[in-house]
Amino acid sequence: MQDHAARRPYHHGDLKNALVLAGIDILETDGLPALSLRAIAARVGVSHTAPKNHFGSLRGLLTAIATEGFGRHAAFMQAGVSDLSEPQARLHAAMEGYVRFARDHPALFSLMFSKEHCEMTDPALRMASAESYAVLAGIARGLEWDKADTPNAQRRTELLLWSIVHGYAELSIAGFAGEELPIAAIMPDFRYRA
Amino acid sequence: MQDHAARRPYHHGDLKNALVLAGIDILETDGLPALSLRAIAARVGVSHTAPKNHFGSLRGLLTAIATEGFGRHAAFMQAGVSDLSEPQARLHAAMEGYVRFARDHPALFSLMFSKEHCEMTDPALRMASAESYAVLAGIARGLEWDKADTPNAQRRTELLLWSIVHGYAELSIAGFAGEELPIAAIMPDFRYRA
DNA sequence: CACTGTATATTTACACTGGAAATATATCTG
DNA sequence: CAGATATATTTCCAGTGTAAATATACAGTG
Repeated sequence: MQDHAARRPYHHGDLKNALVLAGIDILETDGLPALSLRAIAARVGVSHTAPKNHFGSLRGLLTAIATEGFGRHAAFMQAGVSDLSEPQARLHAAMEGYVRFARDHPALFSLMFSKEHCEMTDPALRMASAESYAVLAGIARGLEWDKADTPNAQRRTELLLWSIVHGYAELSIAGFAGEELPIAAIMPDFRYRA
Repeated sequence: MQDHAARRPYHHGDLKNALVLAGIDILETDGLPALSLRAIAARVGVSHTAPKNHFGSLRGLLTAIATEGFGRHAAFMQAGVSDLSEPQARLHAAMEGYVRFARDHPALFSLMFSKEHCEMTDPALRMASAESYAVLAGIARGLEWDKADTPNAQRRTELLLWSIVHGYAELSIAGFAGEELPIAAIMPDFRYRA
């Protein structure tokens, strides 16, 4: 058994996490195109082939970065919701958090949904994105809309909400949404069951 | 004045268009990562620096490809709508066309909205994307919803529709939408003014 | 026709990329 | 201590986009 905190098992100690954090750093400051294997490794102070042991390839590292992104994304949404009680307000707050995360971290957000860069079938990534989805779905529970009697109504409602907020986020990032309206400004009026 | 059809003014003749078409070809068969300057040029049979004269850089060429993509995208939507008269059916048909284009041409669609690859401020691109938007907006005209009396109600309605359809398309491509439901399955029930 | 200017395309060179393979080093296990 | 294993480096390679100098084809003019 070893020291728990000051544990530095191998050469670097915690290279795996360090690489992910360095990647996010680069993403925030210089954007997706700057996110090269060599740039990430250099920031941590290791050779550009060091990541291979932990992630297999650049694609693996990017997938890990996206996974961390989903974690932060979920937390971002939760944060704005926790002190609200009214259902509609909670819904709008979560969706506003979704959009604001995309606007504040456009490069990371783009990466998170990029089939080009990430392995979308990766179990860890799926798990993380599911958590993000669960925040929205949890709040949407009890929501009522026109097609409440169709099969899988709940799932379809969640999918609609997710489409709205994700589409608005993407369009906003790409520069097609014009002035940055809050999501509540375009949301239809859903009703909750008493 | 020269021959109109067999016109071959310069070395190649119509390199600009040929490059765009070759790019789309590669996009369809091998996806975005394969879309290199050298690959596109090789397919047309010119050196990899030839595109520079017409597009300045790879980014310029990709922007032109995306512009062509928007043209096809608009046509795709129009096609399914033209023989319908009922407003709601027309709306759903246009949106279904939007999503189907994304599913049938995922690489091209991704490129069209990628700030990473395209110059989103490019006038030709803006013009082309505006045409695509206009198809949806045109059909949405007369649509009535909850906030019809708020300022810019029409614009907000369009933005909502665009967000829904675009978000659903993106999620579908990325593999997050599960089974490929038609867009009508998740659409709320808008009403038209008599 | 020849001459000139310009648009078009090629050649060459360069800095950069990710990945493969062989090597070195640190840590763990016995 | 010795052997095995996980970790990281070094070196090399094929590939990328771009810049600069060069070559070629065309258009317009005398």
